[in-house]
Amino acid sequence: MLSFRYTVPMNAPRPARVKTARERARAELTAEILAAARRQLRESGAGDLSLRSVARELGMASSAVYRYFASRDELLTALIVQAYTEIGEAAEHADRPGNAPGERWLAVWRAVRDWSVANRHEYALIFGTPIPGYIAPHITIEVAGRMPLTLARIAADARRAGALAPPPGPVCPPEAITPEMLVLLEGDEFTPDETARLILAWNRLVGIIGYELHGHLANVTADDALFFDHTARTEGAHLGLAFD
Amino acid sequence: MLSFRYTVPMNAPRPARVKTARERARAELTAEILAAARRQLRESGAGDLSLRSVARELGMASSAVYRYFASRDELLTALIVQAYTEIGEAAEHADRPGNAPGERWLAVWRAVRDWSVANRHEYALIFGTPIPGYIAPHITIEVAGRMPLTLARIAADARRAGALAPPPGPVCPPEAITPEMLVLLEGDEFTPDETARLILAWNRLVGIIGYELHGHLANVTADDALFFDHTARTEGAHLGLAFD
DNA sequence: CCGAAACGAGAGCACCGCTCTTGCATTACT
DNA sequence: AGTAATGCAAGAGCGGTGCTCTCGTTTCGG
Repeated sequence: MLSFRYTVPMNAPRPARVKTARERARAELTAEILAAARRQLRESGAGDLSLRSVARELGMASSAVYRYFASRDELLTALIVQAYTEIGEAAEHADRPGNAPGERWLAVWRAVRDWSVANRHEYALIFGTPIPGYIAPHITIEVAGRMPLTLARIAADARRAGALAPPPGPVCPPEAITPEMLVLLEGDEFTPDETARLILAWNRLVGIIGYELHGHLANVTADDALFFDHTARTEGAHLGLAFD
Repeated sequence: MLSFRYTVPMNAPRPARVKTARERARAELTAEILAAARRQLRESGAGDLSLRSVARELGMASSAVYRYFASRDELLTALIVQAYTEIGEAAEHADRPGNAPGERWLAVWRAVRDWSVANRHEYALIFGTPIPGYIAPHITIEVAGRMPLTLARIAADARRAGALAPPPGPVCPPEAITPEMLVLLEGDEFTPDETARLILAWNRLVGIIGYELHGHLANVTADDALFFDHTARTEGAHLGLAFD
């Protein structure tokens, strides 16, 4: 399942000539299919995305699309990778390492929210209900880390500057956290409790946006942007960052 | 849309006789259809649930099902109401008003998690990605409140007992919260900031369970139950409850 | 230059939600 | 009690889906 069976193998022997005409055409068509799928995802959501309709939009037979994506799931996987990449880049580009940790934190949170409200179906694709029977390929788990790692870097910088002062509260038992999670950033080791606070912050960022996008805050919050900023500050303060 | 068009109107004039044979048969078959749909939801998720397959399971023509549920959306709505009711009852039944607030809080959180892991597809149905094109009918918004209201009651009781002491942190601006949210429980008025903390706790409960169920904690937490308990305590402490 | 590989199109299979018609059983009304 | 209205189950059918297979064509590499 999810075999990418028609795609070029990673370790195929490369010919002397860089690209044959066929390879160029293939790469172009693959990109066009992905673009059409993204277009349909944007306006109708993942549920309404069909291989046949993107084939129609591109004026080709539906069976021809299977030369480029072995299944609908594979097409969705490509869109998932795209979404993870974009939200990761949004976070990274919003971060200004020179600024104060609190400012950086708020800027990154806002950037992630902005991307999410502008790409709600893409957000749902990566943070909503998993597609039934769908198992995330290995490719996704790497790119999925870019956004939370941006948050971790801010905390690490604050920590190195002696500006990370988590307020008192229940202490997370170390055995609750995976060992490899404790070496999240090379050279900046967090305590298990700090790591737990980071995980919770990441979970909060995704969760509060989901609540907003999925309508759970409909009659609850009067000003979503204001409440989001408050949430960002609350979570940042819980991690030990200073604001204002 | 979602008109329940074949169902008996609420305010129809009731005949002298309580139930005709036809009405009994109708009620029974409706329940059977719902049960079959729930069965299929349990094992395959909402995406794979089809009216035709429940019809097959019940040995009837697919068109006959439409006499009882006007559409697939309507069948899903019934399942959503069922799920909201069950998670609300799980929370309510786990609450022991005589116990200390911290104990009550933890018990309710655990009950909600237990129900969710035992009914992951039902959880996804109410807290996951909304069905495309689907708008929650009015019926759902009332029953959806039972679970969060259980949390609010614990906070209200603690507050009345003078045992609600929220730790310092960013204060939520009052205009971020809807006015009707501030009179959440009659007679127990929370401050806007307390209300915000309650909203965040509710969001956390749903969000952390979603992370666990959807695999986002896969290589992150080593002991999900332990981390969940820590999360419950953290969120309870942030609300101002005392633990241990 | 020629065989192998890649490709596009079409037909086809099994499924889906939903509608409409038809014939029968039950109910309600006179 | 007879009749008209209603409820109901079944079947055919429409347009859609993912996916497979075949077949003729094009392109590439040895």
